[in-house]
Amino acid sequence: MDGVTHTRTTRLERGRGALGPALELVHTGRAPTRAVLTSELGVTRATAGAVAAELEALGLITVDAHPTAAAGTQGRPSHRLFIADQGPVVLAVQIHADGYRVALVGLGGRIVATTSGCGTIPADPARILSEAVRAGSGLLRDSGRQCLGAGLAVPSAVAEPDGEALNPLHLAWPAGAPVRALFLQALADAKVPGVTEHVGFSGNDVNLTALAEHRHGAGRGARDLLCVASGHRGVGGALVLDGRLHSGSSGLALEVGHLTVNPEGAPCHCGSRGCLDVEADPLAFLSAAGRTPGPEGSLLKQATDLLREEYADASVRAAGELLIDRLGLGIAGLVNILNPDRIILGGLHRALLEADPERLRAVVADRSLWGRSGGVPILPCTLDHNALVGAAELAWQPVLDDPLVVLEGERTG
Amino acid sequence: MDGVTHTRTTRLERGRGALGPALELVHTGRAPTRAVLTSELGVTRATAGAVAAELEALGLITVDAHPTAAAGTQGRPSHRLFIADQGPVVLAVQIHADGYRVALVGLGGRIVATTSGCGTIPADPARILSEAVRAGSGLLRDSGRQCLGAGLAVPSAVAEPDGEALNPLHLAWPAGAPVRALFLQALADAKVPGVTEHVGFSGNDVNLTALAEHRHGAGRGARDLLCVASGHRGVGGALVLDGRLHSGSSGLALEVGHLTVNPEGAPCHCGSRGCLDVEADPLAFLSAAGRTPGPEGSLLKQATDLLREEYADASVRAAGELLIDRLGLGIAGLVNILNPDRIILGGLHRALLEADPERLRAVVADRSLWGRSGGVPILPCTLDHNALVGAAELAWQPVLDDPLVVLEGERTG
DNA sequence: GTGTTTTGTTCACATCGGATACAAAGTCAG
DNA sequence: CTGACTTTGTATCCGATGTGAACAAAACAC
Repeated sequence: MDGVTHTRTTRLERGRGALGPALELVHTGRAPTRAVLTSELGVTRATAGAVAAELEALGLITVDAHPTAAAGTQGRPSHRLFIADQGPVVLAVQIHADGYRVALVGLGGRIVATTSGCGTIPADPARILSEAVRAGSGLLRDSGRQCLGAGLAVPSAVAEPDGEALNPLHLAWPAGAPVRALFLQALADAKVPGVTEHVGFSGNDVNLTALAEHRHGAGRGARDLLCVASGHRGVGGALVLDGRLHSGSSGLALEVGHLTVNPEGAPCHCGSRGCLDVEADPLAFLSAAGRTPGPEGSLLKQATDLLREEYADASVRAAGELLIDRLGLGIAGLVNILNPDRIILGGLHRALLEADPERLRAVVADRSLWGRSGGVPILPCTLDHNALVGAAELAWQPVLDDPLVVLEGERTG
Repeated sequence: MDGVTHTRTTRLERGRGALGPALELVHTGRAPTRAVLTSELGVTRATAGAVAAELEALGLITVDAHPTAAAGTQGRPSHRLFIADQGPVVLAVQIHADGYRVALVGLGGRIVATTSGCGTIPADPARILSEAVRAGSGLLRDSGRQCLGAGLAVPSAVAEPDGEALNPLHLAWPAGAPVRALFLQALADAKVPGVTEHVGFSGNDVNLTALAEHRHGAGRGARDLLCVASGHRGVGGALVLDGRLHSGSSGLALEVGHLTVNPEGAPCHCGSRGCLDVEADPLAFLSAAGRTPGPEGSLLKQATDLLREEYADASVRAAGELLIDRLGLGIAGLVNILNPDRIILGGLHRALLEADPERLRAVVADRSLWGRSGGVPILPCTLDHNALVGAAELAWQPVLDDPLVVLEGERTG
């Protein structure tokens, strides 16, 4: 009741095995109380209590002192479990077409602090990464929080196991830039407190969007989640299976941009024609609507603004419907291959879904085999800065897998 | 040394947690000795010894009395672990275009006994299933083995969670036939000893081929395994991820037959044109080679015979290359989406691969993004009766997950 | 108030696997 | 052939972890 006394370390270690799963439940908002924790973990109340006490002792969660009685329920009210107010954070970095954004992200995907900058030297990945990491390091110093890791999101396929950005199309980076190594180097140079050499992770931004939405957004509760999004140029996809990102044997899974959705379509750099990449991205939409891309605002912003503000216009509507049909064809192909529980859409595709939800769902259902798997729910992304939160998820993963190893390592190191 | 005395049941239960993983290692041939078991499980020699003793006491494995010294190694020779000679089996049933085949399958994918029959009434799934199960029941009686479950393979997509055959194209069955329920009913009617109501599983034959090859064939050791095969009509796909079949949220994943591989191709019943289903199956090959399907022998047999015996013929060779190119395009599309470790091909596609391995690999590499994931190994299936062995794998799975629960249940039930 | 229901804690206990020491069975060097 | 070395297998102790039962606490129902 009055806090663990810490006289015996043996006592502290109680429930170590269930610690990770328990933290993950709190992290994803599926364990509001110890009672729920008990049933979700499938353990006894004694164990759940010990686990919660342990997580509290580690400074990761807090248990409210005065339980609030839920209306209409009998029995003793549950104490609620919260993510600790001043708990540790991870550093998340996102590189995009216009620069970078960094954030400190706590458990539960909570953005504690964030800042951004424009990429003055977009052709030099090392420089922008080091600039971003320095900004993050500053945030960290100001916040006074403990840092347990770092994650990076880039708008490119990232090849495993070395973490090279294979197609940083709209960054003017050299193809094959070793972003993971550069990120680790930047972390080491900035001497970010708490970030040791083995806690830097990186991934494709759509992958990380999917991960974030799965844990904290529209994908919560789905077992197999497919995410499709278009940000600037091209189309990206991602798949979460059983709570884990599926990035394939060399990190190159879900490169969905080259599904054929229009056999008579425009030629694509891949050698084929009518690929999703060139038929369903912001530029394709602007062209279809008869607009010329302007100099200000990203292609995504111009396209989504047009969709949201001028959908009554016949040419805009026709362009929207054309893109919905093509996107639907691509998604139906993916549904036939992957048969996911749920699909979430980001970027331009989210705007297309919101402009005419029924049309997209109808196209997907129509082109899916036997209609059954075509009934899959299609939802828009819900989180702000989801790629950033996803990058943080990568960094949190070791803690969720085994909180003690990471935190004890911090303590002793 | 001289067998467990069973005086204390507590002794018997030693190492229960590691029992399933250990059995799986022996089952898949990855644990020839206790020493290997120790390292593969990541436990101490003491635990591995206890686990092996427990598996032996359960009658699942045997340990040889006199260890054979491996040449050129120092130290005490290891006793080898074998799958028990007279251990339990599962009943596997496969329905195909020409009838059925049943087998008793032991651990390690070993076919202990098998028989087959032709489907006299192909339009009536209940009747052929009951005939097959009766044949299996006879095999079981003759063998005197204990039976721990049953599995069924059908040449159709099987929808979860109810197990309906959605497209039994070449069986003349009604679409949507509840094959799982019918199979369970047939098992109950035949009163197959040891097969209780909850141990009947069913799945698509290509899925089960992939599972069998992953465990015991060309897919061994792969983490993410893609299988593509064409038997009679159409093309099927399957995916094994982390040792588990990925069949999607409603069992309809990997319906790869409707990937577009020839935009100007023949119309498909799905409404599109140039689908893999109609461009790369045995009928497509025979047509491309200018042959008319004859009345005797399945389409698959006619096609593979032609490929193997007359590949020197210019028209056959041209047809083969045409199909390889289309198949390669389809596989490249899948590689871009799934990025598997390894690909295995069955049926006609296996024959195509064997006719000209380099051409297929070159096409896949050429059409895969960045070449990297195009370097994925492509291999032919290696097992006999692989769908049957895969059906058995489904039935073995509960035993591999927890041998004690299944075997204790048998004992007490 | 007195029961009932649900939540949380304490404590004894069983289970599981690790660590260590020891025993066994071979190779290798002389 | 003998002894040193290497590797495998076993016995035993012990710590880590979670269960079960009993008890206590905090609400509602009457």
